[in-house]
Amino acid sequence: MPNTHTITIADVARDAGCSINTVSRALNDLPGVSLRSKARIQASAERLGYVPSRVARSLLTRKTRTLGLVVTDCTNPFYAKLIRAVEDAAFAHGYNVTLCNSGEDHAREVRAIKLLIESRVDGMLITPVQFAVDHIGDLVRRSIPFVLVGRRFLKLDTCWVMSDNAAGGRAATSLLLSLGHRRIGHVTGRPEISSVRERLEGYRAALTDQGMAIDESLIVRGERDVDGGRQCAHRLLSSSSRPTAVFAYNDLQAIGVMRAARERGLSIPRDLAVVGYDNIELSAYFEVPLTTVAQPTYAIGGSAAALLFRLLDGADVAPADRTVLLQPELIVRASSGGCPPDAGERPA
Amino acid sequence: MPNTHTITIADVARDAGCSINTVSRALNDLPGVSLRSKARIQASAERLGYVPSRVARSLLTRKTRTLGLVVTDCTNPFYAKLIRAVEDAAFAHGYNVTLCNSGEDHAREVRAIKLLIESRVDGMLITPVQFAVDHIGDLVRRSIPFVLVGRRFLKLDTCWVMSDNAAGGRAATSLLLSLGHRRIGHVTGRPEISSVRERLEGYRAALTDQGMAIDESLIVRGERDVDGGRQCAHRLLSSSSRPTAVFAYNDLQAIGVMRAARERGLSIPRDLAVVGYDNIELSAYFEVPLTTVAQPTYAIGGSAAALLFRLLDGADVAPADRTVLLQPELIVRASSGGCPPDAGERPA
DNA sequence: CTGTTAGCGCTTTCAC
DNA sequence: GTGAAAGCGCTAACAG
Repeated sequence: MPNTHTITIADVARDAGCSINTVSRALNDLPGVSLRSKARIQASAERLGYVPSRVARSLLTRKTRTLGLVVTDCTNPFYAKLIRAVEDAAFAHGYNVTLCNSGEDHAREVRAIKLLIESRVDGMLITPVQFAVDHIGDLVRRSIPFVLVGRRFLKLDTCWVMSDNAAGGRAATSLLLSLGHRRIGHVTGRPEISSVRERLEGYRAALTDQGMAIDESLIVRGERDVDGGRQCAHRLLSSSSRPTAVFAYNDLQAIGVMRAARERGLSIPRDLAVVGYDNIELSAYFEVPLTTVAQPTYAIGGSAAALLFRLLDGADVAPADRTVLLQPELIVRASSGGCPPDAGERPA
Repeated sequence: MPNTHTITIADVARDAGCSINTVSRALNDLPGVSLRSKARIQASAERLGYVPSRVARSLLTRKTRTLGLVVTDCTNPFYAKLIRAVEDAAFAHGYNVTLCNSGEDHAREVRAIKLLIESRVDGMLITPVQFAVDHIGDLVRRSIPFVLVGRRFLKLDTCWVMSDNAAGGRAATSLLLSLGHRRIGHVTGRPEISSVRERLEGYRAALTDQGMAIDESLIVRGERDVDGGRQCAHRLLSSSSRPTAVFAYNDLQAIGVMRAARERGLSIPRDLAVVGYDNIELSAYFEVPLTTVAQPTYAIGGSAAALLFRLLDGADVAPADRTVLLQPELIVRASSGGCPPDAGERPA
C-alpha cells in the first residue's frame, strides 16, 4: 500500500528517538552529533525512505538550488546543445534547471521569466527574444542574477556569453572573397537579434575590407529554417545579376540554399558556393558537405553556467569577466568550392 | 538601488492597510473581498512589485506545479521535440518543467530522479535507461505520479506513452520486401531498450510473415549515431553475402549507412536500399532523400503530459487509458528505391 | 467582508 | 551533545 503521507524529518526524529534538529544536524553532516546518534539517525532515515524537502529548505534558506533557462526553442540543435551544457554544469553542482521555450515570442518570454521569478530560481540564463528589454531590466531591479546567452543587448550593461558572430561572419565572407567571388549573397534574419545583426556586420566588414561596395540587393531576409533559406536563395538566384556565392545565417538556411540551387539545376560549388553557420551535426554528411562556421556551443553553455555560479557565490565579478566572447572556427568543406590559398584543409 | 529584500505578502498588507490574508484572497481571486479593497490591494502589489513565492505556497499546498522530465539526451532531435511538447503543455497549465539528462547512464538517472523527489515535483515524465527498475518501483511506492515516454518496461505495470515501434519496424521491413529485397540487414542498438527491441521484433515479424528465415548475421548492433550506422554498414557490406537493403534503428544510423555505401562506391538505392526511423527534419534534404518511419513525436510528448495531468488531477484513470500507443507512419522517399505496388506516393 | 491563528518541513539561534 | 523555540512566506480554517 502506497505511502499517502510523505516522511518528514519529524518522523525520522520520532523513529530515532531524538529531536528534530539533531536529525537535521546528523543528516547535514554538521558537528555536534555523537557518532552513535548519527548512525542511528541515518539508519532510521534510510529505513523510512526519508527524502528531505527542498521546498521547505528553500523557504528558509531563500535558495532553491534551481537555475532558470530560457531559450527560444529547444528543438534548434544549437540550443539543444546549449541546454545540455547548462544542465550538465547544473547537475554537477547539485542544481536543477527549469527549462522554458519562448518560441521567439516576446509575451511568452515575459511570462516565462515571471514564472521563474515566482519559483524563486537562484539565477537565470536567457536567450532573449530582443523585442523589448523592460522585463530584463526588472531582473536587475530585483537583483536576480542572470546571464544572457548567445545574444546580447547593446544598451544594457549585463553579463553575457556568446561567440564572436561578427568574426564568424567576416571569416565566412572572407573565405568566399579569397576564392575569387565578387557577388556574394547573404541570407539573414530578424535584425533585432544581435547574432543576426553581428553576422551581417561581419559580412559587410569583409567586403569593405576589400574596398568593395555593398550591394543591398544581395542581402535577403528569411525564416531561419530550411525553407526560409530555400526561398531566399530563389529570390537571389532569379535576379538578373545573381550571386556566385551565398553566406547564410545558419546551416538550416544554407541547406535550403543548396536545395534551391539543385532545383534550378545549379551545381554546388561549381555554380554556387555556399557557406553556413553552426556546424550542425549533419552538415558534414550532405551530398556536398557544408562549409560552415562552428560555434563552441557546449563551451558557451558551460561558460554561461560557470559565470552564473560565480554570481551566485556572491563573488563580485570584475567588469572584464562579466562578458565572455568565444571565438568561432571556420570549417572548410566542399560546399564553398575549395580552400583559400593559405588554408591547410582540403575538401574531400 | 536594488531591492536586497524581496517583497512579501506582509509588505503588501502593510502598504494596503489590511491583513495578510485579505491580500491573499484578493490576489487569488477568492470571494470575500470588497471590490474597493481588492483594487487597493492590487495597486499596492503592483506598485511594490510583489511576486508571490511559489516556494512558500508549495510548502503549504504540497504542490509545486512543477513537472520533472528525464530524457537520455536533449541533443537528440527526437527528445528535443518531445521536450518541446511537454514544455508547451506544462506552460499552458502554468507548470514549470525541470529537465534532466541521464546521458543513457543509469547512475545519473537514479540521481536525477532523487533530485526530482527532493524537489517535490508533482509528477514525472521519464525515458528510462532500462538498466534496472528499482528506482522506478520506488516512485510507485512513494505514490509519485509518473509516465514513461518512448520506452516501457514489460514487467512493470506503469503508465506509458509511445508509438508502436513493432508496427513501424514491420512497415519498414515490409516495404523493402515488397520491393523484392530478400537479404535485408538491420542496424540495431542496445537490446534492453524497449524501442530497440520492438523495432527489431517488427523486422523479424515482417520476414516471418513472408515465411522467410531470419539470418542473424544480418542483424548488427551499433551506436545510435551517424558513425555507429556507418560502422555497422561496413560490417554488413563486407560480408560475402551482403544485403541489398538495410533498415536502421534510426535516421542518424541510416545516414551513416548511406555514407558507408558511398564510401564503397555503392549507389543508393540502386545497389543498396535504405530505410531509417524518426523522420528527422533534415532526412528529406539529403542527396538521396531518406525513406523513414515517422513517429508522432510532438503528440507523444503532448499525450504523455496530458496523461500525467489527469493523474495529477486525482482522476482515477481507467486501465485502458493508462497506456497510449500511437501509430507511426511510413514516409517513402527515394532511398528505399521506389514505392511498393499499392502505395500512392512516388519518390521525387 | 475582514482579521486572528495555526502550521506546511525545515534550519538556526540559543539554552541546557 | 542535545532539545526547545522561532520563523521562512504563504494558505486555510475559524471567528468576528
